[in-house]
Amino acid sequence: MTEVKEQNRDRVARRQVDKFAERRAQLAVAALQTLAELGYARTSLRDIAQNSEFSHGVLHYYFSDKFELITFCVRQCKTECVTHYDHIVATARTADELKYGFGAAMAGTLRKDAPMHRLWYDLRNQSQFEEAFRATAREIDQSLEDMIWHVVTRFAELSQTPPAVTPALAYAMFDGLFQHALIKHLAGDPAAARELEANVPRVLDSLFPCPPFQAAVGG
Amino acid sequence: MTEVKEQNRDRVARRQVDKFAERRAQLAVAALQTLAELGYARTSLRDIAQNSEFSHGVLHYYFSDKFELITFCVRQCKTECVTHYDHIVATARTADELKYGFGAAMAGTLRKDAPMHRLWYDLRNQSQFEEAFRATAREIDQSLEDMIWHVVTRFAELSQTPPAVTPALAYAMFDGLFQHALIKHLAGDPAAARELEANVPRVLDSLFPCPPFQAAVGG
DNA sequence: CGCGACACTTGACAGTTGTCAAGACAAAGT
DNA sequence: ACTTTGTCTTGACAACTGTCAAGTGTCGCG
Repeated sequence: MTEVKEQNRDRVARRQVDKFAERRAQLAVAALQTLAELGYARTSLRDIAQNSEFSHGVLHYYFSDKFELITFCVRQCKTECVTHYDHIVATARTADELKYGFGAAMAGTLRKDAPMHRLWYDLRNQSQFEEAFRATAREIDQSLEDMIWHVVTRFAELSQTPPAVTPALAYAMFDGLFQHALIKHLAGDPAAARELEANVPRVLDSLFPCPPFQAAVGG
Repeated sequence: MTEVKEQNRDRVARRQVDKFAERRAQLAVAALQTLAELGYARTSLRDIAQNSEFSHGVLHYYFSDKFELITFCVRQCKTECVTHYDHIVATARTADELKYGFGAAMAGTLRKDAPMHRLWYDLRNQSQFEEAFRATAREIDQSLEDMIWHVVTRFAELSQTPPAVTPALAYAMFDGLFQHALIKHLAGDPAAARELEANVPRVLDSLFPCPPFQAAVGG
């Protein structure tokens, strides 16, 4: 009998954990939306609560801190983001297909998720001043670098050429490219995404030794 | 007699204008120092005043707004910054000299002015959310792009090769490179500046068609 | 000397912020 | 039916913010 009771208690506990995690995720969505719109510096907990269907007190029921709330929801949003190019990497059968697919995917997320990317840059910047964000920002930055390097190494396989750069340099290039495209896009430049799509393949090529040089050495 | 009086008044007025501008610059230095240390989101006008030798009320005597104060001092700081590579551009006699001098200068300012650059990225980001900063940030960004393009075109002259990229793309590349070096540098990585110095020449080269390819076409 | 302009300080204002304690309410368990 | 537990609201707190009005001292000019 006590066993049944304990099983019940477990089931209840699990259900509660699920509901707890669910509500956290729900509040994180509201937080993400508010932060992406207003930016870190202008977003208060009351703003976030107002974008949800709850009152401002509930945030301290589900999160210990303003910092925990923000890091939680930015991490949640970026773990989705880093899988964005997995499909094209997995399905591309030629180097060209990967190259142009990569550019198209990047332009796509620029168009679709611009405010979210803007928030990510805001938070990475904030982490340069606020110790509480540093670990999370560093972690996400690393996973983004891995994501880019994943694309680059797959491209190297398909084109049978080893990359001429480090993972860090490759990430710095694409990140710079994307950030400037984002700024232009948000400034209302309708050509920003198109230009990004055109530039990504060029930059990707530039990370490898030039083909004629290869040929000269190889021959 | 009235003429003398008016001349006097002019002299006095001019002296006052000078002193006014001087004090503004002085307060801007204090503001810059505070902002570079704490970041925009955590800096209040009282913090800034505390870093000067005046009380907090004086800021509204010399600046109409918090925004005017911040835009004023960031602009002041960046007009200095954009002249940073003028010397190497003017004195370099060969493409290699410019290339490596550019890398050394970039690594130099990374080491010397890291908190100031961090502030600039903070403010450019803030301008994505705060309309009041947008114009100034856009203006400075443009002048930085011009500065990079100045280096690139001079390099093109010296190496007698036309660049294969647009000014915007060149800026995006170097800005990405520098920003990531800055993050690493501020995270305490002692190799960050050295790596930046090594990468700048490579990236600069990558903005031009490959020499062997050139030769193949030319011959 | 006295007057007025200037430079600066002080103190207060209204609003906002993160945080948290006290309580309301409903559902579940006993 | 009573208690417990989890969930959420309300209202308050102290601290902090940008802003500004009133006041103080100082200096140069007539």
